Amino acid sequence: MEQEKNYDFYSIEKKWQNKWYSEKTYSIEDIPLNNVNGENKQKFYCLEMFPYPSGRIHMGHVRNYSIGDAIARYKRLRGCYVLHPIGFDSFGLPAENAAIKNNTNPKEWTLKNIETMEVQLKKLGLSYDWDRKIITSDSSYYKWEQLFFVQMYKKGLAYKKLSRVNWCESCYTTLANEQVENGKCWRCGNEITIKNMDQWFFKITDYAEELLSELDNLNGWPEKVKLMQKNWIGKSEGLSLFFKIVYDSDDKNDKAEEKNVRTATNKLSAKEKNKINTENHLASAKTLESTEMNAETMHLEIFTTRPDTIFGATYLAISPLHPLAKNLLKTENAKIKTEELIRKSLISKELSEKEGIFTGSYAINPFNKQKLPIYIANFVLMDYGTGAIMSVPAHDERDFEFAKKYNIKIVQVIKNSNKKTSPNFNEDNEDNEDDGQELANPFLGDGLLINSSTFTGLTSEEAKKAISLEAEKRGIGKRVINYRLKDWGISRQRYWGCPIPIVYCEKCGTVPLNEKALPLELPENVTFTGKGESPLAKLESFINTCCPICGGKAKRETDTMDTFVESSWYYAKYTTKSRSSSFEQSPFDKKAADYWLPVDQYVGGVEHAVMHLLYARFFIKILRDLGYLNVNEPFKNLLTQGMVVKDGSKMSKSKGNVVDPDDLINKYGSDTVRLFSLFAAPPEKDLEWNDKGVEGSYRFIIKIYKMVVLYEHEHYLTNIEKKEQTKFKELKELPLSPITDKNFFKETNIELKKINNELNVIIKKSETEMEGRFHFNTVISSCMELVNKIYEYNKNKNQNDLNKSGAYLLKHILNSILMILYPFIPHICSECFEILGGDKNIEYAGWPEIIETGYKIDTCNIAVQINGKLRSQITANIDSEQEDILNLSLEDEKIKKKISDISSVKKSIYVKNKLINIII
RNA sequence: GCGAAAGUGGCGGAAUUGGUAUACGCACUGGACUUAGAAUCCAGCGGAGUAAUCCAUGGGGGUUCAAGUCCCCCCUUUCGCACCA
Repeated sequence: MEQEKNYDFYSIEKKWQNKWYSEKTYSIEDIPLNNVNGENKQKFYCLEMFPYPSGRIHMGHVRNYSIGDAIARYKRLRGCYVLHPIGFDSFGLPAENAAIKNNTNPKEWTLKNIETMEVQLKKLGLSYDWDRKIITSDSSYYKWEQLFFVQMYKKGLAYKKLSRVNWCESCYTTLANEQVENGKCWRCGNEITIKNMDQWFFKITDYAEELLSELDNLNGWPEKVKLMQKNWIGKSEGLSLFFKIVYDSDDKNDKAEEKNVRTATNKLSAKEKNKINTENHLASAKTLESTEMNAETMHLEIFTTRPDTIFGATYLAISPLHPLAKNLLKTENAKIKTEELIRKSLISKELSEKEGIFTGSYAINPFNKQKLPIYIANFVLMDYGTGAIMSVPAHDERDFEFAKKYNIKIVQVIKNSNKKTSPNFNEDNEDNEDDGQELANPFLGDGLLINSSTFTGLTSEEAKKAISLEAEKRGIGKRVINYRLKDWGISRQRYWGCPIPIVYCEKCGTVPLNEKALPLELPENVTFTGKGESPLAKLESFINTCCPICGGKAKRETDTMDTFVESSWYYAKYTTKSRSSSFEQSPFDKKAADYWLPVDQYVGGVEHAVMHLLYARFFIKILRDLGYLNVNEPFKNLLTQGMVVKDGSKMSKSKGNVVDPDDLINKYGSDTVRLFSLFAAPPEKDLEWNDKGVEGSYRFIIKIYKMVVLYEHEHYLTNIEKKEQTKFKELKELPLSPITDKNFFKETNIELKKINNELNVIIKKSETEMEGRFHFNTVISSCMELVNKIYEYNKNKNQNDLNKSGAYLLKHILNSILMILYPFIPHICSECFEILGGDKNIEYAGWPEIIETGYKIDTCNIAVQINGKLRSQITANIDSEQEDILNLSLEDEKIKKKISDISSVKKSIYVKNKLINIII
């Protein structure tokens, strides 16, 4: 008998999975028919980051999807209408690399992997609506992406430009800035080099301000991720300022010059100028040829966030790639050195030491008319601000370091207004304010202006404003906002990605495909060499085409899109069932998208904190502005889970510490694997994998199963009298809804009532955990405690405890534990729920309700401290007054030893029902 | 260098609001069952001490009747950014 009742996870899990998938338990309609059935369910969109189909699922997936599934299942128990979809992010390099290595077809390789992983995911028993599956490499998906591209192109949100881009020599493709980590490729770790290439960009910078300011509204996001995005966007406010360049024998009238600048600034916005600068240098940087002299070349535009330090500027520094570099260089020697700096900065962005060259030219500080030397300096970035800076060594670390190295004057113009609050303040400087003696360290903080003409005496803050206004008034500067964020470079010189729907016509130039002509299918008859350019670039049948406008000869764009584009909008696609896609005019039903979005809970790894999560936020704004939906942010709440590690480091083949989920599922069943991955650590922390720990989770599941079977065994299978059997049959038919009649529990065993009281605490605690803190490990451990107590009870109980109300209460407790644990271990809980006579699937049973049995604990344990140290514990009536507790404490043996005389008690502090601290 | 988070038994971790630190699990030790092992069950398990007690939440100060929790300084680790003017 006992043998037959062993926990057969294989059959149990198979049974329930078959039921779920054949009955489509988790498939839902796009928009619920609210109120039709008298229901008015709240919607809940639960989403985990979809996987790249690399071949097999790994522990990271198991953890990610166990977390998401726990939330989705919990929300269903609470009566929500839950959208919980899954798909595959199936464009990407591994497919292509596999093609090169094993001579396979990327599409076949990918589809085979998807098939395998789908089986694996189903084996985990995840509650997905598989009817909504997305495969991004399918043209039914990417055709919409091409449509977005065309529409973005028409609005100027997608554009092509020649630019310095990050190139990975191992992946043979370019990378976006976000995809470069410490100068290395985010995928393969190869050193990045810089190339000049024609590239497609998405104008994410147009949305910089919105992307930044909306972060404040994302209350459900971890602060850490918001901060990372904020830093990445890198907003800074400052002044762009023109310095007149003094070429040979240059002595023009200043007033006339300012007029000249004013016309120049009016003609071009700072942004446009920026663009010109960037493009110019690319065309000419290598040759160092001078450009023609005009208002543009007569002035140097710099950007500073510290206009208040203008009087302390002692030199200007420009990037080696600055378009004016060649105009400014006076000697052959300087030109040669500059060529060297250019060469270096084109190879890598890494910088070992600050290097610079004096150009031989000077510029005039518009505020004090001082002649400042212009340097070419390798630490000045061409692609930030204007590529030129005013250097104030007294108040900037980098300028200071450079000035020291090249013996340039250092002039202090800010002094500390409050010595104590600024740690940077250098005592020695105080007396030397006026004699220009050099500082030992730059003073970086805000303070009071000195040596600054009419601005002397102002605070930094006042001076920033006053000096900026003055510059604007004189037409020599403009207050500007700069962002660190660059436009998103989406061109990839690879095959396995979404083709960019653009052709280049000899007559009409760059032309987007007609929207009706989409999709532009990725050709399949390609050969992979793994060398040089993309296979598409060599495929004549693909390249040669006709112009959509004039019908003449044209060539196709051969770059494909960054695969982060697909993952930027998939969550929106899920909102509409794919069955309607055959006749759809739009990627998704606007009503459905507006109903479901934003995603209520998004779960995924922190590694996507800037890349994917920023792109997705950008893209939903694009979709909004293209009229596809009416939502501002894609993800309302975000949970970033930690990595799964083993022996202290990330699982990897090279370290040989990989654990295959399949092996574990075969050995213990998926409930065990899921339980351990939720129990071993709170979700946001790294999870240390421990094979022995898994066995502990397995034991716990067996314990639950046995407990339920034992209950059944006692009530139906033992040789109790027939009369008794009928009695318990009645019991089986008792409603699940709680019995409110407290008289019913009059005869109930007190231990059971105690357990019920504890259950009630756990129900409440679980609710708060499941609603946002997500520390599943504590919910599970509470249940373990309760299960242990039930075992304890079972061990000690006697025959009389098996009365009707006791049996009912025990059943209620068991059912409640099953419901609380169901989101984590759905198979075994479904099975046990059925064994206990649940007439519906547990997913429709709702959340456990609290039963008051009329039993209230009337005593409590009070900790007794003397001078803050725990000395004893006493049992007292609940809600006792301080005086009673004090007296009771003084009667305690241990306390008596310490306090013989009540008069020595100075005072006592009492925390009701918890603790008393006696001060002597 | 800048920014952020974290540091609790042999290990993963609990203590959500300042109120009995070490819940729960793993490992370990002893015992029962067994020819033996596995499994299971029972008992123990922060350190020192026979005990009374004392010491323990990275280290040092502080606030408080009371600090893992709050404040200041320092150390270590992890993550992010790295010349962004």
